Parts: sequence; C-alpha cells; structure tokens
Amino acid sequence: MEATDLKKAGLKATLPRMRILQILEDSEGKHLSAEDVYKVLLEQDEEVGLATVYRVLTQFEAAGLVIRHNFDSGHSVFELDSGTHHDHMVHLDTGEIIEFQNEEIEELQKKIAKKHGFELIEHSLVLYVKSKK
Amino acid sequence: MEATDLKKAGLKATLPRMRILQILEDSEGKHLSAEDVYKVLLEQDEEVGLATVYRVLTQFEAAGLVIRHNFDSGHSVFELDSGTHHDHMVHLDTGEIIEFQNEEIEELQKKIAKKHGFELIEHSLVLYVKSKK
DNA sequence: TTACTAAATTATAATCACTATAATTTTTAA
DNA sequence: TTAAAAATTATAGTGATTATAATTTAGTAA
Repeated sequence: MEATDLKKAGLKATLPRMRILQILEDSEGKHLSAEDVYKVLLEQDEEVGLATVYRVLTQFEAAGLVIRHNFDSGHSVFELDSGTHHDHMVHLDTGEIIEFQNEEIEELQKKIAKKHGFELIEHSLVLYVKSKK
Repeated sequence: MEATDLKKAGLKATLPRMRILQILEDSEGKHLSAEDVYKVLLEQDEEVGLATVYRVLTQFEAAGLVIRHNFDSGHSVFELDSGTHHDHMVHLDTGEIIEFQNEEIEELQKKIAKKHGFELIEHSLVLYVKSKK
C-alpha cells in the first residue's frame, strides 16, 4: 500500500502521486526522465498531465523519496531512493547506466572537503566509459 | 596575440572569437556561463549576439580550448583548459567554486571502469560542501 | 456521511537555456 | 581586390521545465 509511503513522507495520497510512485517502483534499477514517466502513464491510459509529473517528481525529491540526477544529458532522470548510496557509470555508446559503490572514494572525498575546512554535504560522481576495443 | 591561439586551434581569428577568448583569459579561475560572457560583452559595448556566444563557446570546447561543466544548475559553465585536470567543490551557501586534484581518486576511477570491462573516457566529480559550524 | 477548506491537479501559457535558419558581413586565399 | 567559403547577426524555433488560473479532490469536522 503506497498510500502509506506517501503519508509518511508528508504528502497527500492522490491518484497521480500513487501512479507515479508505482511506476518508479516497477522500474527498479532504471533511471526515468519526467517524459519517460509520462509516457508510461499514457500507455496505462492514466489522465495525468506532464506538468503534474514534473511537480510530483520534484516533490518526491524534496520528500527524500527519489533522487534526481543530471547526467550531462540536458534533462533530469529520477530513481527511487533505495537508501544505499551509489554512483554511476554511463556508457557513452549505449547510454547504459551502471551503478557502483566505492567506499575508498567516499572517504577520500570527505577528507578533501575537510582539508579545505568544509563539510561534505553531498557529491556527484559520474564515470563516462566505453567498451574496450 | 590570441589570434595565433585561435589559428593553432584551427579557428579563424574573428572579432567575436578574440573578444570571447580574451574574456575567458581575464577571468582565470572563474566559471562563466554563456550569459555571463554575453553580459561582459555588453558592458564592453561589443556588438556580439548571444547566439554567437553559444556557438563560439561550443567551438572552443570542440577545439579543446575550453572545458564545459554542468554543475546541476540547469546551465553550462565554461573555463579555459589550463591543461591540468582538476575536479570541483561547490559551496552550497556561497556558490563559490573551488578546484582540487586527487590522484588517488583518479586511479580508483580507472580501476572501477576496468573492473566492469570498460575504458574510462572522462568523468565528472563535484563535491557539494558547507562551512563547518 | 456530508460538507467544507486547503491542497492538488489540469490545461495551457510562459520561461529558460540553447539551437537552427536565412540574410548579411567578414576572412582569407588567389 | 575580389570572390568563395566561412562566420555572424537577428530572429524564430525547440525542448525541458515552471507558472497561472480555473477546476477538482483529499482529508477533516460536524
């Protein structure tokens, strides 16, 4: 029952929000743009406007339900916040997105911020790769 | 004489290009958006259109003269390519951008790509920090 | 359950960053 | 110096996203 998840996040359980949350849950591991979500809604014959999709995704982000990424592509993509932090590798030829974790890099980042007298709040690390010839 | 730099890069030495290159050289360490560059041109009473600024910056990028960054801000910023690679730290309160280098992280990134059977082409690492209370 | 009120959604227009187009101007090479 | 190729200008167009005003819905109180 996702209505509960929304309430917990401090959001009213409206139909558009439930549909969009469901779509995100059904696309585990994928990274959808607002347009992608909107297309799925259309396929499901749901009457939800594109503006609503944008607004709801932004609210989900503010509520900590989803994470927004900007992979140099000119538009944002979203994924459910699984709670386990990870970074991304983007394949330059196929567009494939691979997730990875590396504790060593995480630690080094904190150290660097500290060395400059700052506190690391968050970070964005994206590796752009190609297959070996 | 920057006309020479442009020629070396395979670009004709036109007035807009020389003015824009000069502006980038005069703002060492800063990270200017196309709009920022355009504003400086206006202040200098130069008759260069915004579309030209965008086109020229893109050409400079293609020619390897400048580097384009997308700091999650919805627009690109540019800096002269100094030749020495560095990553960036963005201060969430002041907007200040600090450059840093860390060879260890660079190596780890290559390793990670390799482990997945890929070749690292480039990467984007941005630390978002705040001052310690 | 019903009625109310605040919040959310809809449809659409507007905005922002950026790109394409066609006409005009500038570079550069002969 | 002149002509072809390339670049620039002014402007319209595009794609992603956001704002607006009217309408609908969710959650609460009677």
